[in-house]
Amino acid sequence: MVTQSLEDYLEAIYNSLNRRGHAKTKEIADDLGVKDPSVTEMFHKLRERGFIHYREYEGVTLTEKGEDLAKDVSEVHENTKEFLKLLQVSPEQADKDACKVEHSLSKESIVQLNKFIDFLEACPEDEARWVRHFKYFSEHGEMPSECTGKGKEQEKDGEV
Amino acid sequence: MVTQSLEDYLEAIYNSLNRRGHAKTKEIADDLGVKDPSVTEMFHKLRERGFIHYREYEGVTLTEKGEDLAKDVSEVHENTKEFLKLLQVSPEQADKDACKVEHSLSKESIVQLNKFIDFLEACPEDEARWVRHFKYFSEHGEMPSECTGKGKEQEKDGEV
DNA sequence: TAATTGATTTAGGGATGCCTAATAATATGA
DNA sequence: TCATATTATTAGGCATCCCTAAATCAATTA
Repeated sequence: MVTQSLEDYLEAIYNSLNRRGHAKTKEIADDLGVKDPSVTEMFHKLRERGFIHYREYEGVTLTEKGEDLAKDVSEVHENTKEFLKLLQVSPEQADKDACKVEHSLSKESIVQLNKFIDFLEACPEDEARWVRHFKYFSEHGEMPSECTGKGKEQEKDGEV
Repeated sequence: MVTQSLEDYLEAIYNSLNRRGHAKTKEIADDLGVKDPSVTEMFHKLRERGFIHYREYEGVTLTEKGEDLAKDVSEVHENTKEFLKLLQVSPEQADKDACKVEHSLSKESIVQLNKFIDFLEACPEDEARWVRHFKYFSEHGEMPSECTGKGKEQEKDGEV
């Protein structure tokens, strides 16, 4: 069984390899907010299960199997974060929440989430104006007049 | 610390009380897919921490504190489910995923999620047509012609 | 090269949350 | 009411994942 913790470690290793070119015990410990021995322990577990290459005192790299899983988790993380930012959640909090949510979604939800992100990118500007309207709604507690139709029409679009 | 498991039990108790008028060990065990002794054990823990009233062999009810928390969790569950259904995730899967996601969101994200649900309800029909468009995009892999503008205009709205 | 420093690992434990098997309480029906 | 079936609890264990303290390895520099 692939636990949430296991995924967290793989993702941290993946990110460390990309950012720093290596993944050492202490680095991963700091990144995940755990103590060094917890990382060593997990390195053994990950090696046993074929997710990483690990030789004591030399840091780790991902196997193909490990990298595949890490990429999947990382992609869900990024999409979830995008999604939360769309909901006007602050980038910092969106990132934190994405860390947890990324382990909770089924394949089906992940696929739909991906589609949604694609949809937004494919969306022409005028189609996606609801995003801007939601931002207004989120900040003011009511729909922008532009949207309800019953407001003064001259308010236009400029900085709604 | 309020663990995910603790929240799951509280929510299950809350739902059982609403649906059946009571919450017995076996019922909760079946609802959560765990064995009876796990429930008894958690009942003790929940009682210790002041979330439930529990007398051996007589089932449980929620304290005010327990009910407050259960309601919060339940609300996040419902909103998350709505949200996933909007993404065209099947109702069954949306419900399952909501069970896990409900424990992962920060206060900030929960607030924004609530706003988003409210926003959709406040949205006039023509404003919310992006929902329909996303459904089309999700099923066909491309934007509806109605939306890109460059399609045949006569295709209208009927069953896009 | 020897001593020091920092990183890593090993050893030993604790909390959580699950399990099975055995025991005890309660409810049901003959 | 008494035997039986159902439900609940207790006892004892296991896996996961975290911790501190102590030991070991590696790198640096005096």
